Amino acid sequence: MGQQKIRNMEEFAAVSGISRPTLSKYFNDPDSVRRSTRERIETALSQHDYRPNVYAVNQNRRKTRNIGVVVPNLADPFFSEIGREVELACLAAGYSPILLSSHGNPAQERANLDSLRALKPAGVLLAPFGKASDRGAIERFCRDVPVVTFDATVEGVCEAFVGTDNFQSVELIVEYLCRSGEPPCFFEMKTPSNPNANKRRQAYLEAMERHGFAPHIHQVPGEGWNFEEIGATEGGKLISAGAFETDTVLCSNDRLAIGMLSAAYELGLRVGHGKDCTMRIAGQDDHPFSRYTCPPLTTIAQDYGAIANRAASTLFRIIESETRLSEREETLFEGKLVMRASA
Amino acid sequence: MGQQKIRNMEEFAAVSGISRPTLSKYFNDPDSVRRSTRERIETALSQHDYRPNVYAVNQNRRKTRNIGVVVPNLADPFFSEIGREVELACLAAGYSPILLSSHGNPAQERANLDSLRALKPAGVLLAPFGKASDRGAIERFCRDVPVVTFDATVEGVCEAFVGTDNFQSVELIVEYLCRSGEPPCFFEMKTPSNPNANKRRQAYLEAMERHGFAPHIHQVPGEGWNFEEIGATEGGKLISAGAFETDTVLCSNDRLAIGMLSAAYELGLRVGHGKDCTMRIAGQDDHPFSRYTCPPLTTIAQDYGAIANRAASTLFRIIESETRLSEREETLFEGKLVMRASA
DNA sequence: AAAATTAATTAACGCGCGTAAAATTTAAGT
DNA sequence: ACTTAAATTTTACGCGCGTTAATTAATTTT
Repeated sequence: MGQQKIRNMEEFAAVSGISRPTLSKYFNDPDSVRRSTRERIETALSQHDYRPNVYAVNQNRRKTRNIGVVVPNLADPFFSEIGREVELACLAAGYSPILLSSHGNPAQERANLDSLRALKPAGVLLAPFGKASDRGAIERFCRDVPVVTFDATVEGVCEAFVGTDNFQSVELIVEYLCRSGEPPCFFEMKTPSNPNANKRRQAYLEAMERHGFAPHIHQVPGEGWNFEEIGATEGGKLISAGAFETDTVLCSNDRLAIGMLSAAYELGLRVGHGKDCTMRIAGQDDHPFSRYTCPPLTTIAQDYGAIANRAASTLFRIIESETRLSEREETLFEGKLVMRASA
Repeated sequence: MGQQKIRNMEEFAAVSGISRPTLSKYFNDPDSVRRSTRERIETALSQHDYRPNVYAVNQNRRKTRNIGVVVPNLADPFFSEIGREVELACLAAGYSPILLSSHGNPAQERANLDSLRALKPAGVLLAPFGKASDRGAIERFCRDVPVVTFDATVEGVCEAFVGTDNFQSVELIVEYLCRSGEPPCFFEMKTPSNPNANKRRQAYLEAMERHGFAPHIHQVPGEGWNFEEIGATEGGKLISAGAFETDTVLCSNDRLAIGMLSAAYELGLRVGHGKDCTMRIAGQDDHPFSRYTCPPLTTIAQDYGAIANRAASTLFRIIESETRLSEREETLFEGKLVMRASA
């Protein structure tokens, strides 16, 4: 097979005995040609390994088969996991995902959208920074390209949003914590990088009020995405100082909780639900490593797979219908309580 | 600014008063035109925000400015971290990185190389699966595209390899463990996914011999990349069974160690270097979360930044020299001992 | 200021493919 | 076999840019 290299579709038309326009149709959609033709093409294909030039193809097609996937920080296992699911969903649907991380830097998010624009993607799946995002830039981008946001939303922008219902999930874990011991204090960063932080704080306040407990929010300084470090350092300080009003701490996310767990360990505290334990620590997200902390972290699990697949399929629907959605869709999946030993 | 949309270089030539070939030169290399022309172009550019069509550009250029970055598994923080560094190095040098994860699946690695080939990249930075990789496919790919491998090597293939000196680093931690307590047993998977596992086992054997101790290797069943799970389940079994000949275990990588730490915790064992501790556990890689395990994990740190930057700069050198290397370069960075509480 | 050098312009072709219109072939239906 | 509809082939143009060769303009040199 492959006696001489096929350089373009013209040459492949010659060796396969199929006209070039028909080949072009085939490569755009194999089902658009007659079965017998398709088979002839495919046998020829197996003997000559020709593939259309991507750049020439995309230059002329109005829309490419590329889908941009933008996440705020791939170094965060939450995003690498959900990014992975999204990528696979795109591949399964016959699109080419282009994964871009903003490396924890909102300016990079804008740069990513800029370079994506140049690639004329059929659509974009965007997990934005949220408040830290450049709203104007995203709005402008959404005018040109169908965008579905996931994990975090930029209020009122883009075709659709898919994420977790923070109010439901926070209520869930707050209720569990209240029923199983003392009501939780809330631990977070003063200027949170995590886009869902503000909603979670709000949800905590509402949940505590609903259950008739006084809320206690502890905001610690710290910039960036090194959440474990902040959880360990600042959380450790609060623990040592006896700053928490109850023995239970609900962290704004699992990574902060992981840091705080390590601080508690350093301080020789026994963390957990048992009677011999000094305090309880809970998180949110069900981070891939939360199962292996010591003690294993009680948390709220986001349904990574559901979020990724719904976001992707929503985008595919918009792309394939060739019309924008009449109104913005919002899908919130429920968080699930994961009871482990830490709380 | 931007009264009417510029649709192509022709139109931009019209509004800027610069001829199209000169513009083409400018976009290929801004320094190739006279300073005064460059300034005229750039002011026009700031008023009309035109950008050359990526696809049309790449169709005609012999080589693109794209650099493929292929890692075995982005869900592993080791690779997401080193992938991040590599990406940034590419951007800093004016290339466009295209990050592809093989999702723990060697077949996907081949698929990634295939789709990369279609993108005609200037070069590729590849962290291969090693033994599990399709050697033939990689060899063929390397004939067409300059490739620098990092983290793991495929013996004798590709232009250059950049990684960590496993023999140096394993020797280092073995020596430390021997000096600071009992000599270590070695814990790994029977069919390791991690590409460096075989070298590390070999290095362990040699190091133990050098220090006059009997080596003890424990290989556990388990497939895939869920290392923590395997470390916890299988490591826990070995601990409970008292299978380890000494009180010290050196794990083939940090993720296994993290799993084993959690198993030890479940079993109520005190892990660490202190006198009141039952056993010691050490890892390898200095995984981003190893600092926050309980107790914090003693390990060997790979120099992520150095590896990423060296791999990238080596590739840039090859690309820019337009000639293949006369002989295969191999750069090994030393691992650094990170003494924490676990061993 | 004239000569030599360097840079920009004009004109034109090619890249590999999408796509449209008209002509032709093939398959399906009666 | 004859009509119809569907699929394929022919022919031809266009996409946006790289690139080359010949020409003209701008800059530097002496």
